[in-house]
Amino acid sequence: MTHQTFDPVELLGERVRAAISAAAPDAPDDADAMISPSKRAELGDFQCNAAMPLAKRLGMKPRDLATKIVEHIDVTDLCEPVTEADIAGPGFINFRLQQDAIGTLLDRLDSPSLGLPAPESPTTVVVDVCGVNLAKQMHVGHLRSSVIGDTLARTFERLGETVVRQNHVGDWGLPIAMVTRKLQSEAEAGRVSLDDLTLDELDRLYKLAQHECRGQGKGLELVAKYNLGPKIEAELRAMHDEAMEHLAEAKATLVALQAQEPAVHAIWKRIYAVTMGACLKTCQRLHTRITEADSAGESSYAEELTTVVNDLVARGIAEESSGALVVRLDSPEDGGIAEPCLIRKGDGGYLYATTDIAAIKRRVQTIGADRVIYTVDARQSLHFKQVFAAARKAGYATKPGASQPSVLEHAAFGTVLGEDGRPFKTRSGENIRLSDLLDEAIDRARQDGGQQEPRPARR
RNA sequence: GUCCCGGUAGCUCAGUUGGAUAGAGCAGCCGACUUCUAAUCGGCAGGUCGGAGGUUCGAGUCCUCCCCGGGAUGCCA
Repeated sequence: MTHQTFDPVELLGERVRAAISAAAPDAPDDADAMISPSKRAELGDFQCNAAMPLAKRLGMKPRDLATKIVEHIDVTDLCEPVTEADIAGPGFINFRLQQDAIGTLLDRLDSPSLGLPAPESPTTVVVDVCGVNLAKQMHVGHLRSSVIGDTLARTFERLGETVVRQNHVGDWGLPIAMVTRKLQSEAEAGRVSLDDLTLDELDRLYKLAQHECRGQGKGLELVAKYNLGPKIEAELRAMHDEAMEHLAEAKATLVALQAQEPAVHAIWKRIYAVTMGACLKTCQRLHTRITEADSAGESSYAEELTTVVNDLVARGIAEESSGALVVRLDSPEDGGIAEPCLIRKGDGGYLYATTDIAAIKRRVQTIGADRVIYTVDARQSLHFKQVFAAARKAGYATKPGASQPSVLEHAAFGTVLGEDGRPFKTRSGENIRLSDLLDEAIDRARQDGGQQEPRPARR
């Protein structure tokens, strides 16, 4: 016995495996004992289903094998004596525990670890949780990512593994540059105070910036197609030109941000602080163990992207396709995924797949993850399939010196729907703020609880 | 078009690597209890496991095809 177990399934399994190798020397050493709680309580406490599949493999009659197993089994310290009468049907073997055996097993449970043995060598598990975006309120999607992810993390912690939470904060790229630019101009105009900036204010500026940079290309196409006249065209053209100006400014801001230009970078840092302050507070309200130490934003990978992409190109893993750079994954050994993974746009910009590949590299090769789990909405499952396959193809998913890649998995959860069966939003189509949702939940619970008088004590 | 995830009792869902009679909660019905507006306690009833083939001693579980619902699908994240 490798450790003191309290689990009758495990104990009986050991005995049955011993009996199997004595009864049938041809049987594989790793034969599954197939012990489970009895389906029919009147026949016993536990049952063994191993005789049937094993007999098939060995070319024996299942009942004969069951008889031989029973002849060789030794469970005198655990169970009532097992005889041929305990073989039922095609070859089920029934066990009934002794009364005092149960007491002994329960005593073993009464330890600080509650019966869970610590792993001989703990593995490192990275759990991707939360995933907030700068300048945006958290919404119901973050609820699941945070709560489910943190629960997975706690489970592995309880099992004795080394757990590293990673909050992949969306803090980089053109959308963030747009708000940064917007906030900068609003602050310079004295319309917004950087000192008492709130997330609500940021959320508003984010949407405004998005709106300002949205071009009218589609509208102009329609004008041309349906010949709507020069007046409308001129109006749209003016709007479009203005949007393109805003977009150009945002792109310039992105460049400034990447160059860590002090003025712009200070604005960005302010956005970061305000958003993460609110986010971590919400994580705390949810009783998760997600902290600032777990934040590993997209910005932290910015420097590594070019290195990664160059490496992929140099080793022929990435190739050019219609001006963009892709990793092909359609061959069976790469995963047989028809859609190639896009890692660089035609304009030279990187995509979220690029960042995610760099993140896998860091998580596996620097943090030392044996397993990386992504708690993210199910709609992104193709994205993760691609990114995992690309990282494996590049060797980024393998720890230095390891022969096998680490386990990469997407713990997908579904979209939160409202009563109408559509994604949970307000009537006007806005996301519901997670902090409001929590306020209301607490409020309602308080009301329901407060209205009722305490029940008479029963326990 | 292709791919992914679902389809199990009226509703919401469990169902171990294929194993004995497919389960639970709620709703329903019968009864008990009785100050407390979903969630007191018994009991009963409730099923072509989406459909059709196939593999197997044995299929809700594995394979093939089809139907229905949702999602994704090269330059957003």
